[in-house]
Amino acid sequence: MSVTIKDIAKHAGVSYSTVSKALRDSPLVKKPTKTKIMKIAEELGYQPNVAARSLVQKKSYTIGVVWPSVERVAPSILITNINDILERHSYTTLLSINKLESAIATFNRFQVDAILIFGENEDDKKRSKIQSTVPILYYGIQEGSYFPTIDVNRRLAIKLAVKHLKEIGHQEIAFIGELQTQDPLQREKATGYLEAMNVEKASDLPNLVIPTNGLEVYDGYLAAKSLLTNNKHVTAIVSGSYDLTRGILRAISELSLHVPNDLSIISYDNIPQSPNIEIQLTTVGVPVTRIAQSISETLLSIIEGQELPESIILEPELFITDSCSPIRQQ
Amino acid sequence: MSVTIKDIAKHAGVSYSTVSKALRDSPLVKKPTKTKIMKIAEELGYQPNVAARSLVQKKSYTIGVVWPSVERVAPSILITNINDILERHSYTTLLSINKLESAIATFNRFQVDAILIFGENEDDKKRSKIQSTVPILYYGIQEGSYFPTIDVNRRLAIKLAVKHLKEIGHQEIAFIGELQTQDPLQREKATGYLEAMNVEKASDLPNLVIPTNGLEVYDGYLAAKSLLTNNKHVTAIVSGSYDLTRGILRAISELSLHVPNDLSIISYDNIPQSPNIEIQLTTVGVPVTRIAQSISETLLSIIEGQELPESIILEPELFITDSCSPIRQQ
DNA sequence: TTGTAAGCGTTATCAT
DNA sequence: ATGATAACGCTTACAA
Repeated sequence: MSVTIKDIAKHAGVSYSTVSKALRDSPLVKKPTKTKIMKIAEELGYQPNVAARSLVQKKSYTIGVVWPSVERVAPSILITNINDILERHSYTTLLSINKLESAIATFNRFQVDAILIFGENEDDKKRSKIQSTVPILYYGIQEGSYFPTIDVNRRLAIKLAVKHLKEIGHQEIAFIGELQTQDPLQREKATGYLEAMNVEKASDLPNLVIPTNGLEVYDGYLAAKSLLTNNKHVTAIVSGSYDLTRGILRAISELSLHVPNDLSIISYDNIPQSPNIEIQLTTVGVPVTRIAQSISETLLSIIEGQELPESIILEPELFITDSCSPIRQQ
Repeated sequence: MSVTIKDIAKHAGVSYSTVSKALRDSPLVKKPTKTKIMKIAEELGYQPNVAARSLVQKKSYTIGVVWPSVERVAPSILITNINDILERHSYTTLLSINKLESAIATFNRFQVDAILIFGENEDDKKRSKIQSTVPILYYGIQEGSYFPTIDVNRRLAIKLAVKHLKEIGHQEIAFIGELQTQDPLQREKATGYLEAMNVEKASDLPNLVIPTNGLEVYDGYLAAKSLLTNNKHVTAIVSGSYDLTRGILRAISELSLHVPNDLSIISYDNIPQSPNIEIQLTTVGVPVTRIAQSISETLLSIIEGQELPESIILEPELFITDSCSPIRQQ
């Protein structure tokens, strides 16, 4: 049986409402009694009952996160960041790995203060029928969503990368990424590349667009091997993800090529780079900290009843470092 | 503002206590009224308030899962399985990605019915000071835990693999896995290998124990490449994880070797194999479904107040298939 | 400055 | 078969 404020009240010889005030650090209670009560609460290992509080306050200081994929690294780091920020604002995050509908129903029963959905597939955002008393924020592809959405402009990110490479003289710029996929996030990147290269479809640049079968290190390795052995004119590679890039770098070093002298590389990336990579990478994307900040702020303002913006698109930045150099005019 | 049973009562022209009974499908209320009430609840989009119920019932039908690592594939699949089983028993799982102490505190405030900890590091289980009214079950290394623990016998798993290979005539049996690691789960596997090979330490078999820098596909690939180019006598490989095995298979095929004719392979594995792998693998381990079943059952019986066993160790099985063949006597 | 009491949405125990 | 009511643990006017 757990400790309640009544238990504390008995021990302290005060009424339980005084205890309640003391614990919430109300100015209506004297310092000495306050500290005495605090101490007793501590000793008894008191934990406030969320159910009781949220019943009367109609507020649970909890944010529900719909997390249908517990496996990807990038969103993992993102949710960790968000969690940290919200914690500082004394909110707790709770994740559900159930399907969208059922997760939302659960969170409604729990009366969480807001729901954050990590978008997985196109269908998610289209479910207009979903009922929720609790306000919802959606993180994923913006287009056509029925929920207020925060999105990262992946298309522009890759475009920036290609443009930068063109500006410093590159022409044979390859793209390595997932192409034949249902994942709209990946498709956006490919589209960005094609637009920046001024072509319609991937088949217009058969020697420069190398589709992968996944986003793992090994997929990048295979793609780069195939690219570099079949096409000797490539001077730059744009990579669709950090893991792919790691594989690409392995392939490059196996072929005794050098970055950036023989090849320039720009990697799409949100997450902070692990330092054990061989070279300081030029990256393009929205830093995870900025995404986390933006999502957290929006969540908080939604909770405070602010009229929520229909959609927020975060614009990417290019972080130019060693892995990228101007092409020597021949 | 969300719909309550009082709202439903008004619409139905009955008292709210009748509504409560009807919704819980009590035999104390007539069919017609019951269906009428159900229908209205449906129409109004009623969701029961967990806070209110758990306050009076002292039961939330919720299990809190401490999930410090939101990134690994194997535990992801496990928690998904557990979630499914518990759902069938009308329990909801909620994950917290906070640190152990703070996650447990949160779940206590939420009055969840039980807490499941996914063990990450050695320290976790040693924290005897942790206060929790809610019963806790720990999944991870059993040894020295202060919580009731469910563990998988990884050491025996690898031993079984080595023994089987020996029985069918192999002698030069290599092990590829993570060695210099803090992760006790990985260390157990290496220990199992060393014990089965009757040696003290890894350095006693320098040509057969190949440590990796991680558990990714590429790590397996690199290790196998190095193993097979430096040691021509190897006839069998035991792999510490499924992803490593995928890399090992790549390396083998690049060297134009054939499984199982040139090399037998046994892979440690819990998760069901993805069908797109080239060969049906001989695996050893406890199937994830059995782990999930065992954890769920234990959780449920803990909740029902059963005296909980101090620790449960799940024993591995060997699944022999194509990737493993007897050695030809020379 | 402290105590009293009402009420949050639900279940459960009594009456009716 | 249905309704009235107390209780769960807490916050918050309001009274003292």
